Amino acid sequence: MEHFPHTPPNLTKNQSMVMAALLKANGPLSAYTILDQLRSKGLRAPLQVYRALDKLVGYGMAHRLESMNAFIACRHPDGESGSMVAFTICESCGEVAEISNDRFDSQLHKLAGGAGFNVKKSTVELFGQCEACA
Amino acid sequence: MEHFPHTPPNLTKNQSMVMAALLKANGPLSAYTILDQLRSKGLRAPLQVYRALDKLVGYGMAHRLESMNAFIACRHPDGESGSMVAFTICESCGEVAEISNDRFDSQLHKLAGGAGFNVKKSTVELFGQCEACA
DNA sequence: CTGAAACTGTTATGTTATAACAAATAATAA
DNA sequence: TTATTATTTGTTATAACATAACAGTTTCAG
Ligand SMILES: [Zn+2]
Ligand SMILES: [Zn+2]
Ligand SMILES: [Zn+2]
Ligand SMILES: [Zn+2]
Repeated sequence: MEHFPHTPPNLTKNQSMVMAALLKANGPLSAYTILDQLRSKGLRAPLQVYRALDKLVGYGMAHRLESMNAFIACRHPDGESGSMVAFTICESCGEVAEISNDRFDSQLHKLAGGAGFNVKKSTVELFGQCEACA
Repeated sequence: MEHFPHTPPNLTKNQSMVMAALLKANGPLSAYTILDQLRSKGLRAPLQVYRALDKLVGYGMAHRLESMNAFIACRHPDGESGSMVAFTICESCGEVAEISNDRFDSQLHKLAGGAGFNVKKSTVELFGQCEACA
């Protein structure tokens, strides 16, 4: 399961459908919302969506927002350069944006390292007001 | 709903029982695990636990771990000084630790601010290896 | 072709969280 | 005190999110 900037994988039928739904949405979708949108295209069961989502997340083409139980297409042009990504979630308009920043990545490692912890993966979700809503 | 270092609230019966369960656990518990532990003490329904947890989290006495759908007692001596807290979650032994750091707090604000976002609340959960397991 | 690996479809079930309503309790103020 | 208000509680039912288990199909390297 490589990262797609290096080897954009050939998606299977279900994976393509789910990815298309995420890209069209332009915002986070729950697995069940995706399922409802794809019933007309033949999907019938949650597992069909969850399995596709697992792969897409593994490829780095989509992200899971833990605090929302939802998924969003990766908007970073070539996937993430580092491994750490943060999301901003506007509490007014619901807009979700993705931030990837090498300096922040190292700050995060340093923070954890100071506590003797070796970070492999992170979930950073920030709530507040986006520029338009502030 | 003030923060408890300033005004330690008098907890209600259910809130006290749930808080006691969290403190005893010394690690994250799901709402349903708490419920099972407190059935012998008279609790019967998930809502009784969720309602207590909502209050405890509001008071700053407990935290919700979004990535685990679980709750943990706040171990910070007097609650958090700043508003931002990070958790480290060891993928080997399951240990969860709480980090509160003013510098990181400001770095997080700066990161978001650079994208025109005004952060009010954050979820930071870091996965990897704790010192003992590394 | 053939076998291994990945993907798919399906049913059933497990887990997490909230809606809606009624009753009891506690805090406040006249 | 007593009426008023707000909070907490109890209960049933249901919604929302996620995975187990099994069988069948497709893909593709050797
Ligand atoms: Zn991304
Ligand atoms: Zn907004
Ligand atoms: Zn804390
Ligand atoms: Zn460990």
